[in-house]
Amino acid sequence: MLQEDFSFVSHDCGDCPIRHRAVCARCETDELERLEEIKYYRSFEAGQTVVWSGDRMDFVGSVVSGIATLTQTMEDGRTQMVGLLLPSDFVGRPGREGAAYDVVATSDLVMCCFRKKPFEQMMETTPHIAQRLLQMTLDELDAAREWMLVLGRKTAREKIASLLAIIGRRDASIKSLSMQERIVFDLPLTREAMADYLGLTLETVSRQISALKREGLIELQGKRRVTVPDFSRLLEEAGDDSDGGLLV
Amino acid sequence: MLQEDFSFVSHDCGDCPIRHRAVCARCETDELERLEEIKYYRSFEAGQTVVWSGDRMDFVGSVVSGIATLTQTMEDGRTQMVGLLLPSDFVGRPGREGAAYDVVATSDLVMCCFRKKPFEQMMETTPHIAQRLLQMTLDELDAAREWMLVLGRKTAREKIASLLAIIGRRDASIKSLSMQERIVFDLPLTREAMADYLGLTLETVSRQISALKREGLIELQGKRRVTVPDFSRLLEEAGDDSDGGLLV
DNA sequence: TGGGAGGGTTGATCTGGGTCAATGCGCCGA
DNA sequence: TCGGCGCATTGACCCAGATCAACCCTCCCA
Repeated sequence: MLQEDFSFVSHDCGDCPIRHRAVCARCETDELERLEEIKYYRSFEAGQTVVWSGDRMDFVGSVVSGIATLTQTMEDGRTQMVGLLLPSDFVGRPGREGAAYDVVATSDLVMCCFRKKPFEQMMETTPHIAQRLLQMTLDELDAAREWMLVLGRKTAREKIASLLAIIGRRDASIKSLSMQERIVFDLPLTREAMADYLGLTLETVSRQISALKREGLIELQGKRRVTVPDFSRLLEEAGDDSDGGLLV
Repeated sequence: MLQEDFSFVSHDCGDCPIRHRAVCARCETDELERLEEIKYYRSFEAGQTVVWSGDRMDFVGSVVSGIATLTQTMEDGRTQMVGLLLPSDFVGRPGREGAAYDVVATSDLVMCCFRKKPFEQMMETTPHIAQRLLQMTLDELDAAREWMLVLGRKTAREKIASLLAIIGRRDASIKSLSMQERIVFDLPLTREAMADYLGLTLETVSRQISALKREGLIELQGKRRVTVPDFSRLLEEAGDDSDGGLLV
């Protein structure tokens, strides 16, 4: 039970299938027990807003199940997604008052939260928590900057391929997938959400997905289930030299 | 002397004209002395590369004077700037082996560096350093995400206005400038570098700057010196509701 | 059992910004 | 004093992706 609830805290720093571990608490120590005291769960329905940008946010936590998005909106309604939260991802800004972005549940969502004040106090007394959070934040910064390249310089086709690659990689048991393997996964986002992520319109997203399908780079079962017969070919389309940016 | 060399470490956490302080070492304590032992300076000429992406980077540090840029490059040569380093900004990734981006001196540059290993050791023994770095990294993450909105959703005109606003705000004694004030500053970037930052071509940058000038939103003395007669009007053009994103 | 809402696709047309190319303007070194 | 080089501007043209609009599918509920 502990293990599952604290998926983001309960793993040692070694090799771990869960990408974001907020705190390496060296499982089973009394730190975990202290966390137990200040934790609680929150559930959201698809479409519900977790916090609005600027709102006071008095917790930190992690996604247990479901998907949430971080978005920014201009007053005229243009929106840009700036992050995607998948299970085990951390949310929250220790030391900050308000939320910086709208956090919206894209599917039904369960979060495991910790009250911020006591969590911050724990940070003071347990130095490796701050160090762990620093590592995680550096990961997110890398992902955000990787995304800046996507947004600023890639074509629509490359953007779509990049997004599929990221979701596919992350979904399909991240580690050690051989690049030529056949990969199947579900898109956790509507075409519109994908467009908001990629700085495109939903029509362009739809057209480009159709094009990739027509050319055999991907196959579709229904609207959401995607099969990638040759992952390395997809990476080429993404213009990705690196092994692909992690996405927050 | 200490004060100046350690501009990024030597200020208390209170109100401070220097935006990025890596460490609040509560001036004059022995922590500063320990930093003194592991510090050294490096100078670079305009155009020189500080580190290449992927290279081993065995130091952290801060910019003393001059400007540097963080850029990512695709194999076909397309480049995207992902950060701008101005005096007092921190560079480096404690706990990471390699550099994640190319760091290039845009002007003559002096950096105050600390050897990474001992710096990391200090982090372990001095908890508030990690906490300070976490705050800084959160700032950079905010800036990066703000920039994602600029790259993904703003028009060329808005992008230029956003960049001018950010540089102007930061240059012209950041704090408490009344928004209607007349502001003068120098662009630290060529048109091409601006284009790389904004995800545009240099021709578009040039045209949009000319347009803003034609319409009286800005005045130019030479190519680089910019006068903004009414800052709030510039912010409007930037489509900026917020008080404007900080730029890393 | 039917209609309507939410998501998705596709077509026709328009346009912002990219591309290519010529020209201008200091500044520096011979 | 004259190139020449690096940076910037401007013009002409083009195209990727936005916009506007029609239509499809499927699930749900009256």
